[in-house]
Amino acid sequence: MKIATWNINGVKARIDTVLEWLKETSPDIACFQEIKSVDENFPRQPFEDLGYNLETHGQKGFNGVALLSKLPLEDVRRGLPGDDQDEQARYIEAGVSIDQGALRFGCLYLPNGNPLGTEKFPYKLGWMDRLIAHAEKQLRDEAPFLLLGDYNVIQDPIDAKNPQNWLDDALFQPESRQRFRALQNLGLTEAVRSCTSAEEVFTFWDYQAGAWQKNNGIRIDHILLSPHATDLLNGCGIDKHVRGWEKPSDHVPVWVDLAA
DNA sequence: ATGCCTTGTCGCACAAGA
Repeated sequence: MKIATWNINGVKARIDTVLEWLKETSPDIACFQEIKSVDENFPRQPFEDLGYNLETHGQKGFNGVALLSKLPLEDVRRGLPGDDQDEQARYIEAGVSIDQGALRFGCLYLPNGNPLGTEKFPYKLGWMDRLIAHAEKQLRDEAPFLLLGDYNVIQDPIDAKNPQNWLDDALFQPESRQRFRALQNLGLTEAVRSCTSAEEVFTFWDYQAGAWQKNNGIRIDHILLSPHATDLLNGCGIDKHVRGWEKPSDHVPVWVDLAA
């Protein structure tokens, strides 16, 4: 079973690219971020025509997340628990039934947090604290659970082509990195780094200044697996070639293959 | 030092992204 995550940067602008990728890779489950659409305007039909069940959690203009699954989506939950005042659509979670029982997964678009010195950075850190609390709760189920998405965190210098360029950026602050580490220290496995120790493994290249051509990328899209999900892990990958297509997102898909 | 592009909204430029 293949489960993927991709920040598509706008479903309306990316529809052809996304459909081409779905036809090429045919994931069983796909988590999309930055759909930038309200639920009622999401172009459902082309995805359903490919055999996907679809659940969205959108908002006007920005953010927004979506889940696609060939199996029926069960117990859908919208929004990250822990702050009733949070209006931003950045989290959706659901489950599917597999032979081993239930498999649950959360699709997240973690706040960017820039620029430092504004309310955006503490919002990011607070959101991460809520994510840690929610993951801790989910892990008590002792079942396969995955957290996939755009974490907007550069964990280590190896995860950036030019780490010194990110020292004043919210993505590479000690407070952001510490919380991403704390999340993993709950017992979650970070899929890609467990599959490879290679350098220059990136998931995002800025549209500006020829970042793609120079391979000036960063790795900020991650898949975390609970112990029971890690036991099923067969492999993982990054669909880097998609960044070279026409009308690309600035992010590329990341995926895991599970023995389920 | 800043913008470099791209998106969506809504305007006939702007905010936001990372």
